[in-house]
Parts: sequence; structure tokens; C-alpha cells
Amino acid sequence: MASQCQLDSLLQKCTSLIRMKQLQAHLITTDKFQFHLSRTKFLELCAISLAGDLSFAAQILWRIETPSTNDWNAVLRGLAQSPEPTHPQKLDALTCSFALKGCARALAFSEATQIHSQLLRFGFEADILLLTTLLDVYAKTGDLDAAQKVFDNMCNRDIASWNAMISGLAQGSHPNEAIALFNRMKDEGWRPNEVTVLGALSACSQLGALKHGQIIHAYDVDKKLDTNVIVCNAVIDMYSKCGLVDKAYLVFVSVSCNKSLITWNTMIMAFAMNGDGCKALEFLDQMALDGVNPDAVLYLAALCACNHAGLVEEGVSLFDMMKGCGVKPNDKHYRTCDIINSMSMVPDVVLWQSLLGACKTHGNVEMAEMASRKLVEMGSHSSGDFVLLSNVYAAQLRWHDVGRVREAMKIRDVRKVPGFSYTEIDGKIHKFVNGDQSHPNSKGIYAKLDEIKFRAKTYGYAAETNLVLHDIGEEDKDNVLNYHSEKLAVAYGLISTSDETPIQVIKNLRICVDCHAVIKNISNIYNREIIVRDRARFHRFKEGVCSCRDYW
DNA sequence: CTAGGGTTAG
Repeated sequence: MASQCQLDSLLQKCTSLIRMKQLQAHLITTDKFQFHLSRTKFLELCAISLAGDLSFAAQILWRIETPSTNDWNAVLRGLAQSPEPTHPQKLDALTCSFALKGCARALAFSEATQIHSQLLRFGFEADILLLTTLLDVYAKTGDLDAAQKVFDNMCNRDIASWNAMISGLAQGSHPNEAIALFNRMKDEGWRPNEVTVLGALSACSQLGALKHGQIIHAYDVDKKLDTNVIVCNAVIDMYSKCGLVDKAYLVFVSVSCNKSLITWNTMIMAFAMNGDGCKALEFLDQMALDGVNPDAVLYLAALCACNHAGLVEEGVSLFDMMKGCGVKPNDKHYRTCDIINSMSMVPDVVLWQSLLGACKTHGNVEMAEMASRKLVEMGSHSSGDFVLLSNVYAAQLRWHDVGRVREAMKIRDVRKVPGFSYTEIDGKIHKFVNGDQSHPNSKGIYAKLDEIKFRAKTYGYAAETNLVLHDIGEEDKDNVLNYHSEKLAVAYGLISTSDETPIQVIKNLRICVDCHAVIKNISNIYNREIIVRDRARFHRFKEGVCSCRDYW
């Protein structure tokens, strides 16, 4: 690089814009314009000297791919001392709109609030499209209250505004509110379109809200919205998540439009969640016959199916299919591990998570430690990963290690996601959290739980307390377990529905071993079919056994 | 000179 003095003297000689441009050309042709210091010095002179030209400096700045802070400063300094220190370009509603879209993608909440105030200042508050974008950004950045406020204050709305609010609620884990708003929309005389029903169906899927889901499905058919694949996919997903795989399959076969990869995937996932691994694999073949090429997500769904159905061999051959060559180590677990290690791509977080899950089932501490180390390396902040490892330790009574995991969670600011369960009774969704006492019929629920406990004891059941996270006294453990949200939901189902009605419960986390055992007992003692959808799959309890065959 | 921008399944 030419000496500093040389550049300085060249800069000094720039007494006109022409000279400046000559210098710029020189810097570029001698490959010195890339050099930060000379570029910034040049920019600065151009922006502030009488010979320079502020807008020319700005033009140069825009052309720099990643301007340094000093580059920005040079132009800002020029702007600050120019006759018009405000931004020379006026922004309009579209400018705001694009900026907001950027915020949505970058999940930049505070930037969105800034644009929000600009937009009010410029008087764009009657622009429905713009406010819809704003609402959507707030929802996507996680501030549903702010989104709702925008929605409520809109002087008038169109269907997209409703859609944005409904899907915002559905995707922001407020599915109940999403369904309520969907109903309100219909009450106010709006005609939901395909986008609206997608949001509402997603909410039903999350809640296991079959009654609402069926109404929406009927509406889709009536209004011919089922000519849209995306809607069909959402309907299939809704039935499958509500536990009606057969119904999901019926919809699948009767899809009149062209099926997409996602249609197949949703259906395979439905079989997987119900532990029907064979059907899922059969489907993989059918799909090939149909000329649809599976993608990575689909293989993952199929692997999931093998995992849930305990189809280890099939799972391994699927891995082989995926990477196109066979690996044959001896031990089952190490085999899975080797396959994951030898994969050409970086192993996926989900694969390590499933390995960790398998370690829990088989009590393999060493491998669990290895898998969770990998997950931490990959920057996992999912509390589920930590809880799984913790459970592996707890099962071995290694309380010190359980404590270490908790410490690690604190340091990494991983919070345990609170468990909750939903159950739909006569179209009304009831939500329970662990130890919940807020339900109007709370007394009845706890009385029923006592009864269950008493009757189960006579059947020889003892709580599996070694799987609770905390190292607390036996009796306390017993209490913590007794009031898990899924137990509360099942108890409420027992007291508020007739004997033949199956009880459906949706849980946001994985079901714990004790709840699993208790619900098996309940299905036997009370002769009730109980279906629990947990984070990973469905458990169908009937006559004392579960469809997962205790493998999950 | 105008139009241009928003909501969508696994």
C-alpha cells in the first residue's frame, strides 16, 4: 500500500469533483479502494469538503457491500453539516412495508416498534395493508399483545387482516384464541378463505380440537376450499393430530387435487405418530411408485416411524437408503451412532435428540452424555435435551449429576418448559397445568385422583418415583407426580363424560413414565379408552396396555 | 406518469 502521506497529498489536491473522481478511479485501478483506510478517507473528504459532493459520497456508500462504521460515519458527518440534515429521500407506505418485512424475517421487534411510530407520524394508520404487515411482524416477533392492539385499533379490516391475526395467534401458541377469533370472524359475517382455515386448522391440530376441526373441514368442502392442496394437507394433519388416523387416510385418498410432497409427508407422519411403522414404510414405497421423491424431512418422518414402532433394522436400512451405502457395526446403539457419525453432512440436531431418547429407554448413560455433549456443541437451547439427560441420571439415582444438569441449564438460560395438557369436552377446550387448581371443577378432579390412587393401589400399582427430576422426599415426589397435567385432564375426562366415550388428551411435553403407568391402570380399572398425544406420538391406552408397547 | 406492499400446510 502506498504510504499514508502519498494518499493525504493526493486527497489535498482534490479541489473539484472531477479531481475527486479521478482520484477514485486511480484508487480503484491500483486496487487500493478496497483498503478500508483509503476508502474511508476518500469518502469523508467527498462528503464534507467544499470540492466534494454529499450525494456522490452517499452513492459510493450504497455501492459498498458491507460498509464499515467509519464509512457510515463519513456520510453521516457530511449529512449533519449539510444544509438539509434530514434524510433527503421521503419514505412512503411501501418503504415502511418493506422495512417491516425485513423486521419479520430478522425477528427484530424493537426496530418494528420504531417503524410503527414512523408510520403513525407519516399518517399511514389508515393503510390496511401496511397495518396488516405490522400486525404480522408483532405476532412473528412474539408480541401477540402488540399484534392484537394493532388489530383492535384498525379503523377497518379486510380478510387478510383477520387471517394474519388468526395465524399469528395459532403460530404463537395461543390456539384457543385463534379458534375464538375464527368464530368471531364468522359471527361478524366474514367468509373465511383458504388462508383463514389454514390458521384455524393449525390451531385445532395443536389443541386436538376435533369438534372445531370437523366443522372447519365441512366448511372447506362446502366452500370448495378443498381444491387447494395446502388446505387438504392441513385437514389431514388436523385429523391425524386429533388421533383419527383412519379419517386422515380417508381424506388423503380422496384428495382431488394434485398431492404434494407435503401431503405424503403429513400422512407418513400420521402413521409414525400412531406407532404404525409398517404402514409408514409401505407408504414410502407407494410414494416411489407414484413418482414422488422423498426429501430429508420425509426420511426423518420415516425414521421417526421406525423409532416409535421399534423397527430398528428398518431404521438402519433407511439410513443406508439415505446415504447410499451400508454400515454394519455390532451394537445397536453404536450402530446408530456410527451411522450418524459417518454421514457426509453435519449430523442433524434431531438425530442426536432421537439417540438421546433411545438412551433414556435403554438406560445408557455414557451414550446419553455423548449425545447431549453434541447437542450442546450444536448450541441446543431446548430444555427437552437437558431434561432427557437428567432423566437418564435420575433413573440411576445419580442426583449429583442431575444437579449438574440443572446448573448447566441455569447457566445457559434454558428454562424448563412448563407442562400442560388439553382435553376437549363437548367442543370446549380445557387446559390444565401441573398441579392446576384453577379449574371450576377442581375439587371433583382431585377427589377423582384420590379415588384412582386408592383403586390403583389395590391393583398393586406403586408410583415410579425414581424418574422425577428433583431429589426430594418420596412423599413429595408422589405428590408432584400425582398432579401432572395429563392426570388432571384424564381425571376430568372420567368425571365429565359417559363410560363409552374415549378420553382424548393432548400434552405439550413427553408423557412421563409414571403417568404412562397410571393411565394404563385407569384404562383397565375404569374400562375406558384413553388417547394421549404427547410431544412425540400417540399413546392409546386400552384394557391396561398402551399401543406404544411401553417403547417411546 | 403510475403501480407497487399484507395473511398460507409437513
